[in-house]
Amino acid sequence: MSGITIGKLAEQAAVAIDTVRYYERAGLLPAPARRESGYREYQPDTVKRLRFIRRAKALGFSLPEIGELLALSAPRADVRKVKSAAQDKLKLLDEKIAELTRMRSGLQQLVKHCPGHGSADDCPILNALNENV
Amino acid sequence: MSGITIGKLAEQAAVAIDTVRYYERAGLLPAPARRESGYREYQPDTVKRLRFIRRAKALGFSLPEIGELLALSAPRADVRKVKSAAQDKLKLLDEKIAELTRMRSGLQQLVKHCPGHGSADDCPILNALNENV
DNA sequence: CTTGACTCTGGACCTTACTCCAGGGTTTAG
DNA sequence: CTAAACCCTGGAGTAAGGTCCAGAGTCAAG
Repeated sequence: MSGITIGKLAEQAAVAIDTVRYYERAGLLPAPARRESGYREYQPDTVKRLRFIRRAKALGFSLPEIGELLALSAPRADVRKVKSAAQDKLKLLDEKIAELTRMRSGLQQLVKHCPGHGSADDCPILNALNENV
Repeated sequence: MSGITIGKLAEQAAVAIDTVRYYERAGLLPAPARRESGYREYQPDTVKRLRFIRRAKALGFSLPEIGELLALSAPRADVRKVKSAAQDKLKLLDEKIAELTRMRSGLQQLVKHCPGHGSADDCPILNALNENV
């Protein structure tokens, strides 16, 4: 049973075909098996990997950073390094979450206290969003 | 009492001078007062605004999106629009936080269960990080 | 009152992350 | 068996977000 073509892969992961080839060049996707014709042949779980990349990007990770995150899942990685790298990434994630949470509570205050009418001068957004830097 | 120069501003906000001018062109910073010489003169609270931009960028917001976030704090904004825009952004923030939290728990599992030695095949990272898409 | 550090504008240039050909084979539905 | 739909490579082009530079004026410490 052979894998899926690049077209199917791209469609299922909701990215462009060119993007898949670009990620391969960038080292985010391993070079897949090829048919005799030269067509790339992917295993279905590559879809997950692509989706992960997509989500990580939306969260502000650069492609090299995503590469590091993905490297943590490499079966042959040095286990000690994996663990410490994972702890580093964990810290980074915590910081991002804390940052977003701070922004969120600022906005929450606004939505809560903003009457939805009257003078905008009463809106505590500037304080909520900016003061707690 | 006059404001600070672009150099001081950039230094305090830890961004490049050119970046400050770029943000002005991009509409993220209001055009500041000018001395007779043409030198830009900033109020100290602009530092906060710049830092906010920096942090928002790190969280995956584009400059236009950041512009929208900042617009929420404009004193003359339409209050009703402000409120509904804020609610939209709140939702977006919630989604980002949820996403990061999911990634975080995946990593957490790895760090918790990874022995830190032995075969990496035992590491549940791939599952933790990828399966729950 | 000079000299070294700053700032101005306008425009060219750079990196990241794609995106889009051209020219040429491959697959597959009918 | 053929036409529409795919896929290949290599390379050029694009958008976002800066970054750098030239040529010229301004500021401030000594």
